[in-house]
Amino acid sequence: MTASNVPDKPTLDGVELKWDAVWEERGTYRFDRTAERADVYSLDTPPPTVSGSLHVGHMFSYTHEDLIARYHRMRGKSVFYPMGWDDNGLPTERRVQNYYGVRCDPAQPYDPSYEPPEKPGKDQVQISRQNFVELCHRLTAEDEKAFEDTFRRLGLSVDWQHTYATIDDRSRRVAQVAFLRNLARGEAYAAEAPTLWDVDFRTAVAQAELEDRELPGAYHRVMFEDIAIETTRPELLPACVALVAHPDDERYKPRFGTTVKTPLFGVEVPVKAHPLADPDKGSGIAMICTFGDLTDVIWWRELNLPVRSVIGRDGRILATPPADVPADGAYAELAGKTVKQAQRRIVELLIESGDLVGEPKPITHPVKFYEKGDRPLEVVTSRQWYIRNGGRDAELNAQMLKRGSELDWHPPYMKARYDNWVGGLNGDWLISRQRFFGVPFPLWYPLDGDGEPSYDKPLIPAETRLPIDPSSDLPDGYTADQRDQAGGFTADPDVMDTWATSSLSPQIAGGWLDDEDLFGRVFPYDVRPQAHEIIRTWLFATVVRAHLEHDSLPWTDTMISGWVLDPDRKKMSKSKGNAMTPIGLLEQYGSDAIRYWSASARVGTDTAFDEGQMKVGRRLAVKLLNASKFALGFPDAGPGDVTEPIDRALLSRLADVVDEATTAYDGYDPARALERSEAFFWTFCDDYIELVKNRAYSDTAEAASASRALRLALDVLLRLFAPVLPFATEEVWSWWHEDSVHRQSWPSAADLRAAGGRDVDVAVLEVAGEVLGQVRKAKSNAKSSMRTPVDKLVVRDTAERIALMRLASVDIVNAGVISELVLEEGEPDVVVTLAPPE
RNA sequence: GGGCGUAUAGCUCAGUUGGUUAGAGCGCACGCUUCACACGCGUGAGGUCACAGGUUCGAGUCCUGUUACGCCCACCA
Repeated sequence: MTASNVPDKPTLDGVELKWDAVWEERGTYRFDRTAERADVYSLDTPPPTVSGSLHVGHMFSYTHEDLIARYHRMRGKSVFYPMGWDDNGLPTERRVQNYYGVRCDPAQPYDPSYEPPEKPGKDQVQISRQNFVELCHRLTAEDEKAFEDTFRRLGLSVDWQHTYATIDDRSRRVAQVAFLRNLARGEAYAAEAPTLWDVDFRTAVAQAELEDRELPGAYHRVMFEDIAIETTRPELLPACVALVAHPDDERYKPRFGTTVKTPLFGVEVPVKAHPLADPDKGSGIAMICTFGDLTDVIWWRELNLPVRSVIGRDGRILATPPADVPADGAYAELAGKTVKQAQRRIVELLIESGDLVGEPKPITHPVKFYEKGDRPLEVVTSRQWYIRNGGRDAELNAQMLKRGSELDWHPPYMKARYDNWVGGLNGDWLISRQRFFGVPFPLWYPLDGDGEPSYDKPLIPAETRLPIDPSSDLPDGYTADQRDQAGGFTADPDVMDTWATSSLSPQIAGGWLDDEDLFGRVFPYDVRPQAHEIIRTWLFATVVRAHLEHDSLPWTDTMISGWVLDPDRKKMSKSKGNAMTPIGLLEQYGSDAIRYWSASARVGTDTAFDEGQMKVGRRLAVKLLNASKFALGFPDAGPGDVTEPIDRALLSRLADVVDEATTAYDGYDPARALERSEAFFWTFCDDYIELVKNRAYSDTAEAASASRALRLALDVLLRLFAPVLPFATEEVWSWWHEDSVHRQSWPSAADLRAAGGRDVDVAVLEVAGEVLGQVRKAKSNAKSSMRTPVDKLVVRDTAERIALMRLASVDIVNAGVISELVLEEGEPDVVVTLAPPE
């Protein structure tokens, strides 16, 4: 063990690229798949959405999971740490549209030689579905390369041999097999039902992807004969199917069971009672339309009302009115208009007819949006696929809540979000999307003699054929020329939503179906790390799929990261200039510094973006290099005992730190482990090293004790910091070892105690540090250099403390440059007599 | 409307089952070219622990209520 490789000027410059390459070459983070399940620690890594660039929040949360992975690796586990890319779905489609200036038109023929324009033109080029999908693959491949580079630079100890993408063959196969098994067991079903619909993306949207936005609107008071209703959506008047008031509302009680005629259209609609109607809202009686919002759906279902659809999937009023609405007159004025235009026009018509009372009253109200959408959602009736998730089934709902209770949540209070969500579900999980870049439903339907599909007799491929694309692959027993022909077959046109695939991330990454040996060694996983806003989506969906397929939780623990907030406490937005890009920060401060900032934040807690903390992390990493260089610069005493009380006190205290750090990591609290280690490290540098350095240089038996303690402490400190500062610790480790610090065992408190850190009053270190502080204070007050000699130092204190000081008197004299030291029992007092200036 | 979380120094945050005088870093002030580090070192100033009650010998810590902020959810006519 020599220190011959210690550089004269240690530096962090270039450590990221240097060590990433070495780790890759050595296979430092490779998963040992011969390890038994009990010796494996597996992480269900979140696959980041590949739709542009990583942001600071990614650096933050991925560092948290890496800390846990690195800790368990040092605890002797074979760590399964895969990486996935979530690249299917709408975000990718939108990015491809904007990046290349194209738009998917399934009616276009495939052009094998198609090349997108250099720069996106003013008008989007219509291209075939296959061309579009190829561009999606091309762009995501580039993005994924950039993501991997950034994550490597950040120092994630991912096994890069275990990667997946949610659109790749394996993911499509897993998603399709899992779906067909859900279908076979009755857990998946298709239904024609009112569904929230985004008119721009022209796809159905799931409950989990909704968000409310405050929008200006207006109450319009409209007369139905003598009954006044208030509505924010007068354009839905032709879709009205009933009026509803509360059963106890005396104003409307006499009218229940009667009918009234709608203004402008003259359609006779019933007046009904339902407890959901709020007597205090508007005029207390509501107009039910099919469909204005989800409340309308409830009323429509529970009161068995007919359907009168007027809004098409493009968000415009249908050309043809519902059967009993006259096509001429008012309806003709609305047909083809957007919702907004139709509202303007119908208000004019209502004013002309005298059915609008007074002026519309402006309000702002919450309106449901698709979280990635730009226009309010409409409700349209369509055929969609669902997976049962407990939204319509009390027993399954209870089972899902039980699963949530079986899971160990870090921090525990995050479980409330799960319970809240599961308890509030109001329907099954809608997984179909009317889009292109996703996992297709692996089904066809026979067409009858009239060319109508028989949805109740789907043509299902064998699992061994999967993955397939029903729009190009053929069902068994059919030929290509029978596609979309009467008597032939047709493909299910939809794709699965992204969550329907990413909810299978444990199965995809773990080799389910294709590598059951691997799967058995990693599943159920140890931990799901993720952010709190996707508990309702990704976490819950994953629990559902594992419950249905494996009758098991997908993992035993989940670690929930907080958000990165702007200094003004708002969630950090993605684009904040170059300084805030991940690569910019990694280059400016170094990866260890960014990791330090992330690691300082407690799990689950939102954290302010703070470059100050990054500077502190940088400083810590640099200090670690310099202190290590110094500690390794003393003569190596070789094996032997640590004998001096102050040296043994240091080891004893360090043993306590190791215990605390271990407990903290076991409880998913790396921030605490870091805080304790760091506090010890600064005392180690500022007090201990200062106290013992002269002795360590000397040619005595006491020198050997100091030298051994220094090296032992350094060895342990490097291991303690290895998860947080993988680059700086590896750099130092390499000065005196051939192998990697990241394959070392986690430090052992017992070893430190065995080496001398026991049966000693640790206060000796503290007391010596306090005396040294008094000397420094005197020199500082005299505005003198710390090297100024002290002619005489008199310390009076309790007998106990004086005895401890005596144990460290040689070091105190050396560190303080003291000529005469007097230690005596008495009233606590310190008198420092500095040598006169020369 | 329901739920969860947060509130401690100018800033970012610790404060483990209630226990002397509430801690750290940054920033600030004043010093120090000290032979590992100026990406450094030393010293110091700075707090009515959001507010109001309560339990207790004793409350930053436990209980009740209030306020502010953030997030999640809700049947939003």
